[in-house]
Amino acid sequence: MRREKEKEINMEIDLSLKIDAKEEEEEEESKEEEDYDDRDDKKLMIKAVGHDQDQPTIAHVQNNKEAGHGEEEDEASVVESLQENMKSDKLSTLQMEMNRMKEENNVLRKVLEQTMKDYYDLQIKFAAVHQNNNKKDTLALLSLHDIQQPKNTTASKISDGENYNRKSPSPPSTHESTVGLGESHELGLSLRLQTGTEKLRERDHEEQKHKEEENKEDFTIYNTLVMKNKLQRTDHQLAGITSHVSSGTPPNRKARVSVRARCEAATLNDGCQWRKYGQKIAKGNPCPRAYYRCTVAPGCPVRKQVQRCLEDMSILITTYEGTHNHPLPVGATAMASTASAAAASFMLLDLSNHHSDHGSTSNFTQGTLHNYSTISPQMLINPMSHYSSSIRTINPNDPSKGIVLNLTNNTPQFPLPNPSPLLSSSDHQPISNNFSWNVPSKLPTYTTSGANNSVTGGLLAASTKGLDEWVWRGEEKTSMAENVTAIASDPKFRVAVAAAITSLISKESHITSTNPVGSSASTLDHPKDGESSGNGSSSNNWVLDTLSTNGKAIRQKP
DNA sequence: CGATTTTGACCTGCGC
DNA sequence: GCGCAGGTCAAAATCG
Repeated sequence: MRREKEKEINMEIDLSLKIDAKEEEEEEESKEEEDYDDRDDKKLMIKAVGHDQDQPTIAHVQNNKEAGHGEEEDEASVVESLQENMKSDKLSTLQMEMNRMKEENNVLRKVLEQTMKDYYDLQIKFAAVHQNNNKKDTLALLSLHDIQQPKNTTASKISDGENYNRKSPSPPSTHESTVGLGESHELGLSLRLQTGTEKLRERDHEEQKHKEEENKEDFTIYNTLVMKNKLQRTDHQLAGITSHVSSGTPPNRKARVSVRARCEAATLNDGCQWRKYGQKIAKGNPCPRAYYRCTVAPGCPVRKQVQRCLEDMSILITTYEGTHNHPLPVGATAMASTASAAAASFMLLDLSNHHSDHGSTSNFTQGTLHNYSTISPQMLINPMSHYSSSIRTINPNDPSKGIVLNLTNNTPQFPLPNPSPLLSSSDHQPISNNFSWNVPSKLPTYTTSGANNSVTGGLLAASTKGLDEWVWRGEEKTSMAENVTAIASDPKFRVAVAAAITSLISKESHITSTNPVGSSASTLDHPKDGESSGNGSSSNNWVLDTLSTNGKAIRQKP
């Protein structure tokens, strides 16, 4: 009876260990063989756990017992009782261990199931997005945006209504009333994939204004209209944003990343070396626009434009364009990878919440993977800490072209650390320290157990080796290591990363197959003067902005 | 002296 | 076709 029980227990343990790698099994087997000669019942019992050696073990026990028959019965009984006691002790221990492992196994199983479920969900969504992408050229919008910016609904979002209903009971403030910087501590985030002409943009603005009026009047009606407009526009008005070059869009225009940040210095310290090659007075802004070229490597096609914001001269608008054809400096590399992950994160967040026709999600990712490469850590840390915001509205600010990061939140609550000494840029002027580091209290989608351990922060930490000295300066200071740990332990994060990579690969192949002329944005070696390099994805206008609730326009357009 | 900045001229795309 | 505006070139000037 006892042996049967033991066997039963062993089998259960065996089940719990089935997930172990085969190598492990073999290792233990070899161990067993070594110890097999010990002739110890307890050892034999234990050794048999998880393996198909029950038979020899039992036989051995029987042999031992049979051998003992010739001895004196007293001694045998004493020995037997001792053995019984030890066995029972061992048995209870094993049972406890078994129960523990069972629980652990269940937990792992659940995690695995959840992971698989998430994975398949994402696959389905992504497939749907791809289908829509191929069927029609439509405006593709991804946004993670502060809900307090209804004005940003020009391109409209289906999710807007949801978000408003979810969070804000009060009607959104208008642009004019909140333009002043520093009126809010919260940053919003929106990602927009858009291809359009100036006309379209103007029309967007007009519609935006119209919607703003509606917002004042009736919040509920506003939501409804937003959704209606979105659907209408998506179907009839806006050119598509897919890997295919949409009609009416210059095929060779490069995707851009624009950054708005408070900065007293002439340029932002973004980890790269730049040489000024021109300056112009652009229409509508008396502040001259400076043109810089990356000089880290000869022939690097990356350029950037720097211009002061008309409304607030302390704000520097930096627009990056092109793809570096050289390894980036440490700081810039960290930024690039961080931004890539951020882009992926954005995409996934949106995918996870949008079942609508938001095509071309990986378009964005692809573009940002490279165009972000010149953004400074200072720029990224802040916005990324808000990536996980699940609040989405639309940013009506002129997207014109490029991804736009608005880092102009005014509240200097948590001054940034000085620029990392790792940055190799020659222009080591620190950018403005006016970023607010307060973590949004509202539902970060990937927030882990830690108060401020947003995934985005973790992404940053994980991707910025060498920046370890950077310590989060949130309301509850959290070290990078803690963030990394927290993030790494988040199964959703792993799923997200896996899905992001998958989608990127998928998109890469998609672009290659659908755009015979356009070269992938991931190309490392651009021909000199990338304007003519024919970047296939360049025709898309990507806007990714992290807006403070003051709602300042992200891009200025005369 | 080499690297960088300045600045006017030139080129290109787009709208009318 | 013309004009405008954005963007780039390249010679001169400046800087370290």
